[in-house]
Amino acid sequence: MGRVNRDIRREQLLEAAATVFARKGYHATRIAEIAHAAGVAKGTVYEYFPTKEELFYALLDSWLGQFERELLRRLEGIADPLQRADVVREAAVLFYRQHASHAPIFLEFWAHALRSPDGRFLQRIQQFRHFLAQLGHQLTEELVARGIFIPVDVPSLVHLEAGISDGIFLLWVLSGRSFPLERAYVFRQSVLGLGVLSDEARQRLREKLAQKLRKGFLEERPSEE
Amino acid sequence: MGRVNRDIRREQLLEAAATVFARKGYHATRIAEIAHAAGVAKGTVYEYFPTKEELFYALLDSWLGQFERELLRRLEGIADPLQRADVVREAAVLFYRQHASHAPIFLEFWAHALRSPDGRFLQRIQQFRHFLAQLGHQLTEELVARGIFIPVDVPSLVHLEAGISDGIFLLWVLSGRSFPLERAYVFRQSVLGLGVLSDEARQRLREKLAQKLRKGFLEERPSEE
Amino acid sequence: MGRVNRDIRREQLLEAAATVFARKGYHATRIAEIAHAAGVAKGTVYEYFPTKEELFYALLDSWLGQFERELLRRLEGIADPLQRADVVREAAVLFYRQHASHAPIFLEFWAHALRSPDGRFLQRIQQFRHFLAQLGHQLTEELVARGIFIPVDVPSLVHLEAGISDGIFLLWVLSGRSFPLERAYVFRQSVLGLGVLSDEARQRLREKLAQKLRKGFLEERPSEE
Amino acid sequence: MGRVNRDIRREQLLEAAATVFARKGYHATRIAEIAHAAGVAKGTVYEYFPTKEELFYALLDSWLGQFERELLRRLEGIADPLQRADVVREAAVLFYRQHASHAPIFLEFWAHALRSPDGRFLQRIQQFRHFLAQLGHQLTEELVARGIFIPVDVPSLVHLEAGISDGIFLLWVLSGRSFPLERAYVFRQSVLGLGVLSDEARQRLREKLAQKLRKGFLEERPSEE
DNA sequence: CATGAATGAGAGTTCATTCAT
DNA sequence: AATGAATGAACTCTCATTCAT
Repeated sequence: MGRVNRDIRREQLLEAAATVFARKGYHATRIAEIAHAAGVAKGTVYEYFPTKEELFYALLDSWLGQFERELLRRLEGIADPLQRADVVREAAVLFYRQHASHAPIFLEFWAHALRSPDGRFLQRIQQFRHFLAQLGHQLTEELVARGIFIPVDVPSLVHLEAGISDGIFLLWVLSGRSFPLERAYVFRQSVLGLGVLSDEARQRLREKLAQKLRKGFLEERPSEE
Repeated sequence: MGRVNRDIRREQLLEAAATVFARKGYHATRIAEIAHAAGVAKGTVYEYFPTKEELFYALLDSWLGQFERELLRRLEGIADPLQRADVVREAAVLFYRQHASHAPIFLEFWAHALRSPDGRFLQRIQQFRHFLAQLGHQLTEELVARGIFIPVDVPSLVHLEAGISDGIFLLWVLSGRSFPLERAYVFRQSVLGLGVLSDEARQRLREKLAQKLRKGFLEERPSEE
Repeated sequence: MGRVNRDIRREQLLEAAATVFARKGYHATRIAEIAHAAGVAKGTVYEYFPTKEELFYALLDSWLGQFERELLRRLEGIADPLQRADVVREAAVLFYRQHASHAPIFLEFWAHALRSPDGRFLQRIQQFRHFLAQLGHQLTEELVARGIFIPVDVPSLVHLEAGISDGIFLLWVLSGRSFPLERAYVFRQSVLGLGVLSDEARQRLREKLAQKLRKGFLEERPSEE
Repeated sequence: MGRVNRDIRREQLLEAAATVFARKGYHATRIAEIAHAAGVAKGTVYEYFPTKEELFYALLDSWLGQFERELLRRLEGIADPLQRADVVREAAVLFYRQHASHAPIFLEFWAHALRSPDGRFLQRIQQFRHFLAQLGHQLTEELVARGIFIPVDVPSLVHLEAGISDGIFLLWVLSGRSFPLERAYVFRQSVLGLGVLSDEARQRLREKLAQKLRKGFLEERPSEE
């Protein structure tokens, strides 16, 4: 294997790691297999990542950072809270779609964060959640302030939304990705929307949302991958 | 440690396993540590469970089976769908409360189900979800039929509810169990309720639910344990 | 399992041990399996034999002793050396035939005798060989003295005969007992006979032995079991 | 221990394995001890042989293959059947002499072949026997055809010879290698020779063979090692 | 930079043996 | 006498990590 730019090689390794970690899980993954998948020798992996766990962490950090940056980029210049909500949902769906085959790895991240004495995994995940929560807060506060949402405890609602997102994702992964993730997110938004919209806003959106509720998100298509 | 009844010893071992698996995660758990926690020698564990994975599976099966049986017991003779919904929620909360300190282990089960070539874990989890989904179906169909809920794609809503429950649980676990799980479930029910209740039902419950939304579920108490 | 006479139980255990040792080999044999085959519990084996190796030794001793006693019984009152030779051969064949399905165990005894730091196995086997060698000596000396055999170094010939017997047995076992052991022993006797018979004796037996040589011992029958 | 050529390291390991297996037997041999004897770490053994049994098999295969190749090399260009018989005997004796201290290991191979559910050991041994039997057939057929041997069932005689060879070897090993193996083989040849030689050939060789019979093979020297 | 042979601590598992009942 | 639950020493094999080349 020829010499390539250090950053490129690093990316190759992360990609290979993602593939293998996703298929086997963290513990069943052998460094040798990652090296093989990346087309390099075992020792080379250690030129880029000092330990297996560090590599795993680098992958988490890489993905979350990527998503954070992408989301900020997309939100630039968009002020309307409803539009912003859509942008967040779209970015999330796009991200998951890109990493669909790696989805199981997120369960590994979560489990690892809980079990590892090294707090970094948990911290990084909480930092990410905090990042999303902040966006959620601004957004929800504004919707309440504008009278689009009824009065609600914003932190609770934001937490709930985060939980729901992860829950749907979990469901999606454990069901073998048997339904279109995006439609599930939209469905969720419709149910929640009907729940917290003010009477005035509800009147406007009622029919559209009700239709979505009747339609559901479980399609004939087995997967959206 | 003296001789005890075989079933009791088995329970002791499952309990010890739960404790250690929850604290360390599946892979970091050493059989010797489980044995030690149960007050027996390493070899004794193997008198009851042929492999570490079998022990892990026995734990999953024991818990889910326990919950299934308990829930059926509680639902006996209760016909009203709203009451049934409450019973389900209460049973779930009670179950989680009983196993609060073991909560992280569910992430392990999920991750394991996805990574293990042995399909049993995934199957058992899906069987459990199916069990809950059936209850949810009956219940939701009836609520729609009675005009309490607006028309909605029942399977989708049931799926969504399941996802939300797991999502809240996940949130709860990853946040270090920093909020009262029960209140979060109630809060969820209020939001969803407002979303799918028919106009007529909404009028009746409106104030009560709106108040719950304003209150939220994030308490001063950092944990309910 | 009811109580039985101690000696009978001991025999049952030896028999069960023989079966399992023969099928699995010494090391792959589990005490539990012997107990099971004998219809008793694991602990019971230890009431009769203090260790696994002791049980193995008891089996060797039982078999060799049995053969020694039986052979002496059969030789009683028989003086003619040629007849005595036949009796020895018959007894050996009968013994092997009785234990045909246990045959592989002899390889285990031999291997064990060589590897065990405990010299007892080797000693017992050598004692048995010595017993046979003594009979062979007397017999051969007499045949030489009577001029039936040509002058020959008797110890060497006796050794050779012993080696040949074991060799044929080994061949028989490793070939899956694919030929009639008895005929092979007779064939051997014919070849050796022609080799060491004096001219005078040869003339008498020539045609009979030559015929046996032409016939061989490899039959259509795949086994004599 | 520094890096060495892969083939050389493999040979070192086989040699170390031979030594330890011969001294302790297959089961009592610890991989760690083989590694130690070869001057490497435990893990290194597994870089070359995936399991202990595979290593054991590799040893069997290496020895038998070595002998087969060496024998074919020595027989090249030799046509006279009596000479060929001598070459075979010499090669066998030389081989055993080289591996004298490893002799007990052959008993392990035999026992292992019978007890292992993996048929490879038995197959390899039978393949080796077949190789020798083929040589024996050609040779004996020719001796009969030329009238040097009396008419005899060739397959039986070849089998008998093989059995005798192994039997003498077994005797030699179990007696602690207490006599010169080569002389025993020669002695055997003399006895068999006298048994199957035609009258004409016997007249020529009679005195020489008879002398060998009188001399025997049990020497004052306790061992030829 | 890249390699892959070498390392060795450490894991799950086995099973002969013990002994309370 | 018979049992079988309990024991724990000991084993094979794994694999992250190192480092000489």
